[in-house]
Amino acid sequence: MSTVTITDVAKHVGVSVATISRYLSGFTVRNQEQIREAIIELNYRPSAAARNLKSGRTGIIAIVVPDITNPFFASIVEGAESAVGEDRMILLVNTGDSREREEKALSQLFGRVDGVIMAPLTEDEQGPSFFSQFGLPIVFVDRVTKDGEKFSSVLTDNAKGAQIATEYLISQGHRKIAMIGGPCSTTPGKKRADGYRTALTKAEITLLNEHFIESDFSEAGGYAAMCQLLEIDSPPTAVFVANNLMTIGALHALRDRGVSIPSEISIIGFDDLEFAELINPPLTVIARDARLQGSQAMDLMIKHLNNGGATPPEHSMVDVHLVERGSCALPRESQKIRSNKIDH
Amino acid sequence: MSTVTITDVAKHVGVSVATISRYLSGFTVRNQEQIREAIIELNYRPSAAARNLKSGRTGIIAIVVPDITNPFFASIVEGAESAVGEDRMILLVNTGDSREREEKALSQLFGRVDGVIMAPLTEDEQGPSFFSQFGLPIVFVDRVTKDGEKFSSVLTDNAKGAQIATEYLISQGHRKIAMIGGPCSTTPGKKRADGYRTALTKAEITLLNEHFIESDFSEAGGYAAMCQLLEIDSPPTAVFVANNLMTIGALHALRDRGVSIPSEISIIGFDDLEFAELINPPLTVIARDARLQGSQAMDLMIKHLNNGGATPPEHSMVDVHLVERGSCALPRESQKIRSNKIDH
DNA sequence: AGGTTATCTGCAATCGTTCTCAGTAACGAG
DNA sequence: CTCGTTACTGAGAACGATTGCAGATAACCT
Repeated sequence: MSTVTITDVAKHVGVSVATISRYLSGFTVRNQEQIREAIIELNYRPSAAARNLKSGRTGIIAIVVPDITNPFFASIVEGAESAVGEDRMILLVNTGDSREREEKALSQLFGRVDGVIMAPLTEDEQGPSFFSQFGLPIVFVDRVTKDGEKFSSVLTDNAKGAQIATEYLISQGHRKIAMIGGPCSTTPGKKRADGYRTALTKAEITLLNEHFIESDFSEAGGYAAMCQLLEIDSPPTAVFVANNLMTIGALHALRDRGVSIPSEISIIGFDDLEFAELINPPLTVIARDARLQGSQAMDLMIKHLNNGGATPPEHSMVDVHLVERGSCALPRESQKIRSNKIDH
Repeated sequence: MSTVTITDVAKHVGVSVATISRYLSGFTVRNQEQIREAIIELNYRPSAAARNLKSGRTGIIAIVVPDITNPFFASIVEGAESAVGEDRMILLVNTGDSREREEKALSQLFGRVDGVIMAPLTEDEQGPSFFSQFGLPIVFVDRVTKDGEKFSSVLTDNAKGAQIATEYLISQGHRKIAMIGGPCSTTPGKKRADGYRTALTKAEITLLNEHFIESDFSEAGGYAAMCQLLEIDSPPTAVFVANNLMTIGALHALRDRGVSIPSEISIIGFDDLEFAELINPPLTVIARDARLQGSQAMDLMIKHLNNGGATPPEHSMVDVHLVERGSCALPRESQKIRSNKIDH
C-alpha cells in the first residue's frame, strides 16, 4: 500500500534503480518522460532516511532557544526560518529555560541535524564544544558560551545599548538610576550590566548596590525586582530594565502600586514590543532587529554548510538604537525647575 | 576521527553487532559492563539516520503554523513542545501565511517526521488528505480543513467565544456593533463570524454589511479595517475584533485617530495578550488557553503514534471565557441615562 | 567499415542499524 | 545420559537510497 521505493519505479519503467537515482539527481537520462510519469503515477517519494544514511546530511538545521513564547526569540526563529531556503528545514528546540532539558535535547540532536543555531542558556555551557568535537557546526545567536570565539555568532551590541539607555536617563537629569538586569551568567545579562555601569561611571555617578538587581529575564522576575526597588530607602527616579519580559513585569508592578510613569518614575526597556506605543505612557526602549539576527545566523550556517564546513568563524553584530516615546521624563525633584526651559 | 559505528563498539568488546544493538534496546546481555564502558570510551552515538531507515520512524513530529511571531501560535508551539516527551522532538514549519511555502514545506515533510500537527492556512487544503493517503498521521490545531472530521483536532469554541463577546457588548446597550473578522476561508474566521451573527440575530439586531469587515488576521489588516469602520456614515459604537494581531492594529488605528476608548468606542478582542492590562484602558478580551491546545494536540498525536496509528480521530475543544477589563462601556448615546443606575 | 569518443547504463558495494533465525551453553528433570 | 527449557549469541538479510566501475550503445570522424 504505502511505501513506494525507487525499485518500484525502476521496475515500472524497466530500467535500473541507478537510472532513477540519476534522474532524481538531475542527470540527463534516456527515458526522462517515462520516469517522470511513473513517479507521478506511483506517487513515489524518495526516502529521506535512506538519503540521510548514504549522504550523512539531513537537510535539517536545529535552532535552540530558551523560550519561544518570548517575542524576541519568536522573531529570531522567524528570521532564521525565512532564510533557511528551499532544501532545508528547521528543527525547533525550546529549552524552557531549563538546563536539564537543554542538555537532553542537545544530546538528541547529533545525527539528526546538519547544524545548530543556538542561544545558550548560560555562558558556562559545555554542550557546544562537545558538538564541535563531533564536527557539528554551531552558530550562536544573541548569546554565546565562554569559548564562543571559536564559533560563528550573531550578537547585539548589548553594552552599547545599555549605555545609550542609561545615558539617555542621565541626560534627562536623573542621578538615581536603577537597573533590573538579567542573569550575569548570560551574555546579554552581563554586557548590559557593563553598559549601565560604564554610563554611570562616565557621568561620575556612584553605583549603589541596591540599585542594581540581578533578575532572571522573566516577567515574574521583573515584577519582583521592581517591587524591591520601590521599597528601598532612596528609591530610584529612573529604571533601566534589561529585557522585554522583565519590562512587562515591571510595568505591572508599577501599575499595581499606583506609581505613575513618567512623573514618579521613568522607565526604559531593552527590546521593543509590538504594543509599546499602546501602553500608557508609550514605552521608550532600546530596539534592535531580532528578525535580522535570526536570518543572519541562518545565513552564516548555510554558508558554512555549503563550504563543506571549512569556513573560519565569523562574528556579526546587529545595531541597537533608542526609540524615544513617553515613559521617560525629568526626575520629580528637578521637574519644575527644568520645565521652564522646555517650554521656551 | 568522527563517526564511530556500532561495529567499532562490537569489535572493541569482542562481540557481534547484534549484541550491541540488543544492549542498546534494553535487553540483558552478558557483557553489559564492558559494552557500557566501550560506548563511553569510543564516544559512540547511534546513527539516527540508520535507525530511521530500519525502523521507519524518525522520532520527530512536525508542527506547522502560519506565523510563529503571533503569540498565540508561539504558545501553541510551546505547549506542544512541553508535551512531546523525552524521545521525540519537534520540527517547526513556519509558513509565513504563504500558501506556496506551506505546500512546499508539507511536501518535504513526508519521510522526515512521524506525524504532523498543523494549523492549516485555509480550510480548502488538499495537503492533509494527501498526507493521510501516505499514512502520515495528522492532528489539527486551532484550524481544520474541510475534510477535518476524518482527523483528530483540538479546536476552540470559536462560535461561542464570538457570541459571548457580542452579547457582552449588547448587554451594555450597544446596538451598532461592528466586527473585524478573519478570512472566512479559515475555521476561526468563519466560526467567529457565525457567533457574531448569532448574537445579533438573537438580540434582533439587523446586521449591516458595512459593519462586518473580513480582514486577514494581521496587524496591518486590523488597522485598515478599523480605519474603514471609522469612516462609514453611522460608525459603530462597539467593535469585536476577531484575533489578537488585528486587535493591536485596531488599537493603533484608534490611537492615531485620537478616538478614545471606551467613551467613544468600545472594543473587545479575541485572544488575550500579555500586556492587555497595561494598555490604556486595559483591554477586555475573550481568552482561551493556547498552551493547552498545543499540549493536547501533542498528546493526541503521541497517543495515536503509540497505538500504532489505529486510533479513531478524536475531537477536543478548549473552553473560552470573557476577561472583563476596561475597554468596553456604555455607548455614547445612552451613557448619561445609564450611569445613574450604575452609581446606585 | 573501423576506430575513437561521448553518453548513458546496470551491477554491486555501501551507509549503520535492526531483526529473524539458527545455534550454543547451562541446567534441572526424568 | 538424554531431553527439554531457558537465556543468550552471531551470521546475515534487510531498510532505500547513492555511486564507482566497467560495459554497452550511439554518434562521429577518417
